[in-house]
Amino acid sequence: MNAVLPIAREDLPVDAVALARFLLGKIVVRVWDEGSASGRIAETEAYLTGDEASHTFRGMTPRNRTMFGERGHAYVYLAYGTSFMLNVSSGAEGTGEGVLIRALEPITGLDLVKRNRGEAPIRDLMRGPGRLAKALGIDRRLDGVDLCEEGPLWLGSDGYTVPKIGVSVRIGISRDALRPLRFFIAGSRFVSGTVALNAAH
DNA sequence: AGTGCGATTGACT
DNA sequence: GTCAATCGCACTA
Repeated sequence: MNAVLPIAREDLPVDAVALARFLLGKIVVRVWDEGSASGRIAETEAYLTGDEASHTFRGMTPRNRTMFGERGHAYVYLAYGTSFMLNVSSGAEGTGEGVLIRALEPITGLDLVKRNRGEAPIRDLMRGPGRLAKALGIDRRLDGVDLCEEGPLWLGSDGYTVPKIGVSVRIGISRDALRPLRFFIAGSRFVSGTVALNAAH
């Protein structure tokens, strides 16, 4: 496997849709004292300004403030009182855009991942936003972390490029539910939900 | 201060 | 396929 190198902030697309596509195939790295774990991003969703489904629709609040900050930072929140969600902030500073990471293909550190997730098929360890956060031990303490620095949580690339990107509507939202803002590695077994919708490039 | 509701998951019929 | 768990947050008053 090629070396995994951090991604410079200047290389991150500013636009949330462009970033959602760019992040497919990139790698999320989690670092603890005991070791590290990583996974390749298989599925993302874009949340935009003027988007009723976005937490930022009604403006900046204590919870969503990192979405309004500099791009490339982690926005982590608790959904349904049970599952943490990992997002990458995007957009120019002052705009509340971001990309939800919905699924990863496990790559390294599976022993540490299984400690967090318990026994589960490899395919299911990080398939779903709540599952991947649990697998990597991501909670609100990581909200605001700079993903462009090699800290406890960062984004890397090993040069892999996604051959074909699939597109569909977003999962689990009720408002602004029709726009094609979900992106995934076409054909990947590590994508959540129904995979076959709207294959496109 | 009270209320309603999720960017989900896992267990169960 | 259905459904409860669970709690922080945003909204109303």
